[in-house]
Amino acid sequence: MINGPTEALPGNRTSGKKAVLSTIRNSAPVARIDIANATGLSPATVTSITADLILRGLLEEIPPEPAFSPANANTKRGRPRVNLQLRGAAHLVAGIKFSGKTTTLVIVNFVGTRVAEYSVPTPFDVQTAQQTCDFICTTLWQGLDKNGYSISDLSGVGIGLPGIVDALEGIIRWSPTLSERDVPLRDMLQSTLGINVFVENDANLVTLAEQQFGLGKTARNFIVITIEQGVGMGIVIDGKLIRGTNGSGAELGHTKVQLDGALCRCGQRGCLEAYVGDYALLREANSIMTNPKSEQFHHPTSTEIRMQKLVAEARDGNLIALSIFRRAGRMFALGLANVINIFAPELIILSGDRMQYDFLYDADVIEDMRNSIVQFGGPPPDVRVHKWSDHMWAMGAAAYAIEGVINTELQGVKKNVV
Amino acid sequence: MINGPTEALPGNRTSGKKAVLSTIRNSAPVARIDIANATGLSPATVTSITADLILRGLLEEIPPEPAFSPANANTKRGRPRVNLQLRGAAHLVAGIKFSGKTTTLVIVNFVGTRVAEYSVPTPFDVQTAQQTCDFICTTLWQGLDKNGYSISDLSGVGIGLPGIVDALEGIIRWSPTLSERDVPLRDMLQSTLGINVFVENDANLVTLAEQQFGLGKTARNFIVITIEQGVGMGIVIDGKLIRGTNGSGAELGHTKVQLDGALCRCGQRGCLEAYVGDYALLREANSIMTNPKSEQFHHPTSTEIRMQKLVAEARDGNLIALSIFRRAGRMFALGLANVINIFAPELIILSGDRMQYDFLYDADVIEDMRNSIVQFGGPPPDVRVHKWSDHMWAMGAAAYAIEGVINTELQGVKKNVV
DNA sequence: CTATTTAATTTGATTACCAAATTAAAATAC
DNA sequence: GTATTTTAATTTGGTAATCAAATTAAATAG
Repeated sequence: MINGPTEALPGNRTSGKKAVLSTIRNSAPVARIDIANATGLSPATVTSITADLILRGLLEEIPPEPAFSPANANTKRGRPRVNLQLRGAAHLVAGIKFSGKTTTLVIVNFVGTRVAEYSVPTPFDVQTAQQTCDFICTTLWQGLDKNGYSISDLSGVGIGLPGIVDALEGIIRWSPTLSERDVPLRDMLQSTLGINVFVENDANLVTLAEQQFGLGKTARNFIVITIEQGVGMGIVIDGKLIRGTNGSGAELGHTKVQLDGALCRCGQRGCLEAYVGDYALLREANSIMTNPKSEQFHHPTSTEIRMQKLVAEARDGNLIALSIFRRAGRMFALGLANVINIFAPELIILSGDRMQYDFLYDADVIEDMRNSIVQFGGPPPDVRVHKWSDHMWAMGAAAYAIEGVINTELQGVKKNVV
Repeated sequence: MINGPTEALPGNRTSGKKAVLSTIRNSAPVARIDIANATGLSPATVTSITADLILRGLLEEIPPEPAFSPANANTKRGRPRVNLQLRGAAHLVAGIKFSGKTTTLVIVNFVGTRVAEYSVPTPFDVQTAQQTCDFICTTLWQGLDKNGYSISDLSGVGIGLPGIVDALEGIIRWSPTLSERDVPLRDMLQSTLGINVFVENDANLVTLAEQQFGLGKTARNFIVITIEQGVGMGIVIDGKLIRGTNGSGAELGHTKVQLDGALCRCGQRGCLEAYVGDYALLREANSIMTNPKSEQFHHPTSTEIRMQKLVAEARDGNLIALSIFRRAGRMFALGLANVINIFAPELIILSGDRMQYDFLYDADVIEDMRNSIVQFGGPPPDVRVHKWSDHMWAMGAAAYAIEGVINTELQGVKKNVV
């Protein structure tokens, strides 16, 4: 069993295959000649590499369209190009999004088409490593069973969870859902499940999902902002996901937007999260709104319900509620602008599914952000909002698993024993 | 003439040589066996690659120490390793730091040893592209002449200047010293000088200098902060210098540390530079210090002299001056913490030579920074202060030129014409 | 002096890759 | 309808990069 996606050493002579597969993954369906142009390989080499990959069942040709079909209406003369794509049936992988609230599972084929999904509430907010491992395994087995699959059908499992994850080592350094630190979750799961496991930070997986399936398909430099409980971020530079020294980093939620500012859950002051997180908004609402309705923002009503009420207040024109959201939006714009000033990405993807965060994706906020970035270096980044559900986080985990399976597959090309 | 350092395409079969040279550059002197371990290449391959590079004059073996010398006192049994290093005499390159105030030139050999230097005041703050080109060429010719060299001795010139530089295309998108935009400075210089030219943003070159010659030699993830007129930054992730979409980015000086904060030269509000730049400090001093001495902070005294006086006031215990510096320090710590929260580098290098910025490198400031970064992800980054002069910026430019010359050299291995 | 240990090299493949020539499959010209 | 042109893909023949295994080199330990 080979460990996770790794770097390409100059020694391993698979860079050509990797480049070809990567091109096909990014822009399938694609013809050999385009692969040659995109990778810089010669057509001859592309022919030989693709022939090998087809033989091994990873790729397939797309049968040519019948004449006069819309697809080749604007046809040119010359031998028609034959498009290639990944062979969906080549591998089946699972992607799991684990959080303290819900655990979501998807099963996808090799091209990333979802063939099954399954979702269960997570029993506890915080668990031990062993409990977490057991729960993930049980969920996977149940999900497979309900959809008529078994673990032996899978070539890999990708798992995303919040916190600081050392993806290369497969160790969860810290997670809000774990009562322990430095948990070797990958190896624990791998030995229980008996197949390849890949773990990553959940925000990084959303980023991977955007890169593989979403708005990031065409961009080489982009960042993804996720808003759930906290504010997460994933960074892609030159087509590669950036990780900090310990797999940590990208803690946008705890960048400071105000000196000696609002108190954050992390104990520090002025964190972005302390201005845009729902607890921060409710805190403000509690402390200031003095009309009879204010009690509804207090415990023990659930955070979600109270947030919905606050949003409703703002929609009804309550000036205080509006002011609360407005400040949060301005702070968000400031935090975002800082990232842009540091990276100059071509694209920002604001990703999330909870409607109560719409105020952060408001045109005013985007405008604020645009007015806070350095102007000289070319056009400002494109800002796109992409709303989606937990399933897409799990899809990112699946994409990560596919990447891992491909690497395993390519590294597995050992020459025959003499 | 081949254009600047470029990416390694999978197609060009020089990755092994590049890896070997890179290892030697990072950790010379180094034995073949260590190169093999570091690169993942087999010892056989390292032997053959190094033999070729030695033949071509790029490398040389270090003659073994005589017995009982301190160097091999703790010797082990077995065949002794033979250390390798770059051959200094292989190439001579120039590095130039150009700014609106001073232009500094160094000439270094292939291992980065400085063999000559030359420095002249830049005649105008802002110039046209042609004037800039002419001035740089003249400076280079003069500098070479004074030290007994001629342009034909050089294999390349690296040039660093402030602003937004598209290093790949060799175009200065914008610079405070240029009256025009999108200046193709590399090609202009190249056709005038007749040798390979490489241009880059000056902060990126300091970063390169740290990586090649300085504190960054051992780190794979680090950032370099430079304080001159503005606040600059260079980012190295996984051993590679990060550039934004247009070669821009890393504008730490214009990240926002305060919503609707102090007015910055760039026209926006709350930029870090508007709190730590000398004009910002003097502005505060002017507006608030009402004692008779205050006039000395006004024009037309030069910025530098006025800054020195303000620093002296603080040293004498003037509470207002102290307060001005203290706030600047806190803001600096905040901006720095934000970068760390996003990148999680293992090392921060604070680089600069002007003593009046000592207050930013104060222990209090570092402490503030440490208290503003996310705690879970492992140890906080090491913070090192590295003071040096303009020469070292120029050394960075030279290091960049060496890199470019190496790439040219390796790409130039064309097979014989049939 | 012999055995051991480590570094480096040599030998003999194998593989990845490319340039150039060739074949394939279409549209267009006549 | 046949020849020509055009573009894609493949085949051919060869080169350069790389490796595994065996060998040689140069030291120390006993």
